[in-house]
Amino acid sequence: MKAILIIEDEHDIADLIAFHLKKEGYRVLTVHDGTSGLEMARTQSPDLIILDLMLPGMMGTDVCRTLKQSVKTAVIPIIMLTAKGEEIDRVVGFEMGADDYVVKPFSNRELVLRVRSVLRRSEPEYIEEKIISVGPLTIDLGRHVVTTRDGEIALTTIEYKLLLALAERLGRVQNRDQLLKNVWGYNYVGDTRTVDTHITRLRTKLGDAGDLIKTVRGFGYKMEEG
Amino acid sequence: MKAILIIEDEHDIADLIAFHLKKEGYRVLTVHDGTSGLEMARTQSPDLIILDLMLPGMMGTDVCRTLKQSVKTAVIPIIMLTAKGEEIDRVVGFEMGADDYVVKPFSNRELVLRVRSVLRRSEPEYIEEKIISVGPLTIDLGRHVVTTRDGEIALTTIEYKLLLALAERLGRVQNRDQLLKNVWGYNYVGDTRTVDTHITRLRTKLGDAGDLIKTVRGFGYKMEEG
DNA sequence: CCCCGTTGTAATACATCTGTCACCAACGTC
DNA sequence: GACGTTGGTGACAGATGTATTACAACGGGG
Repeated sequence: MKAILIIEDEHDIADLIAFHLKKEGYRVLTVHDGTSGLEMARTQSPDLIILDLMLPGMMGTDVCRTLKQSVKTAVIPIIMLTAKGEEIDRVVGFEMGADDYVVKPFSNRELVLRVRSVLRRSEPEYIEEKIISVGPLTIDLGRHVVTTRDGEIALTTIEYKLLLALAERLGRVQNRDQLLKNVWGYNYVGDTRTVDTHITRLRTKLGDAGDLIKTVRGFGYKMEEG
Repeated sequence: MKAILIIEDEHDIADLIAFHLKKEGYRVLTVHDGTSGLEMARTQSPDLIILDLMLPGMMGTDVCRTLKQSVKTAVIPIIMLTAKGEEIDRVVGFEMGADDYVVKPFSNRELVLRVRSVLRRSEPEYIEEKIISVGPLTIDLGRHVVTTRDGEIALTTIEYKLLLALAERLGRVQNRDQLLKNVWGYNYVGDTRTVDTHITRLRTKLGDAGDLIKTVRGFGYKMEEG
């Protein structure tokens, strides 16, 4: 079992992340400031660290740098969390030694996927990327390509995420709030009707395969064959 | 149905907020000072608290801190209201444990959206996977699909909820008022005979399986095999 | 700095659902 | 068996939820 250390001062966010990672079967350690974070990293040797860029007292960047200086902790991959406003250069993050980079607000799905992806890189045998297939529809996660009988379909970011959210929970109904949370992020502020619009766009682009997306009046949407 | 506690000393603003949240279908509690606010939070356990930063006697910040100290109330998300002039640092608000932050003057739309957004965070990601089976009848909650021997049955929202209300309390008689409460919501006002109509529709759609719904003359309805 | 693709929101159009009512059937009591 | 009460049923207008379209704001790339 992989252990993940979360260094995040906002308890709610930390708890949320912890909850979802635990659900995925990871062992989770949580601390709320940089100093404890460094100590935990040293003593516990987690397999991955999720680090908030903005921490009280000690900046996340400092923590990252310090971790990368010590031989013992340098090998541990780090995923950085940043608020959108902070807008640090992606390159700067990587230069400091972060292995990946998630901008708040992020969906739980996104984070979990990144965690998995980062951990996979350090695994001996590299499991090939997943491909989801539903009737005439194919989604190649690794190549980020969606195909129907009519060939390749060009989707925008939102459309792709929305399609994925539906396809990954094949048959399951998801209401608009759940879709908002999964596609737009947990703290998105906006109209639930926005989902409708994007569903329409998605259906149009998918052509015949658009029929796979069913409306469940009063509840939400689901993807299903037939 | 979600309950929201408003702690705001200016009656006009409190009423305005309450009005719009009620329109959205929330149950609203209103108090006008911090002490009552704390008490209500403890006794009523609302799903969300909207807290004015400036309160007479006790500062909103104190209320927030106190709420976050008690285990029982710590989990309740808080949206802070602040006047523009107050210009407290956003970070300070979050550090005190506020989950979101709205600056007066705010539009009703904005507030409602934020409320929804915050509540969304605490909602479960997916509908639980549960299948109810009664004789030839099967209700798949996750997929939102009802099946009988004749195959899949298309039900409307009300019909589906009504069926669920009966199936979840298998064998127990429910009178029309109870059904109204369970299916239509606690504050629904309307004719109890409406239930009859929907029972009829449901029986028709279910075909043979419609016989599972028994009329108990003078009392109500129940679902039962045989 | 402009252009164009993307995205959120609002307005409108559309389809379906839903509550009520009127009337009829079933039931049970006397 | 007649009568009062309770439940079943079908019709219909208004309510509700969704699809579609249009548009403006935004942001990235050239």
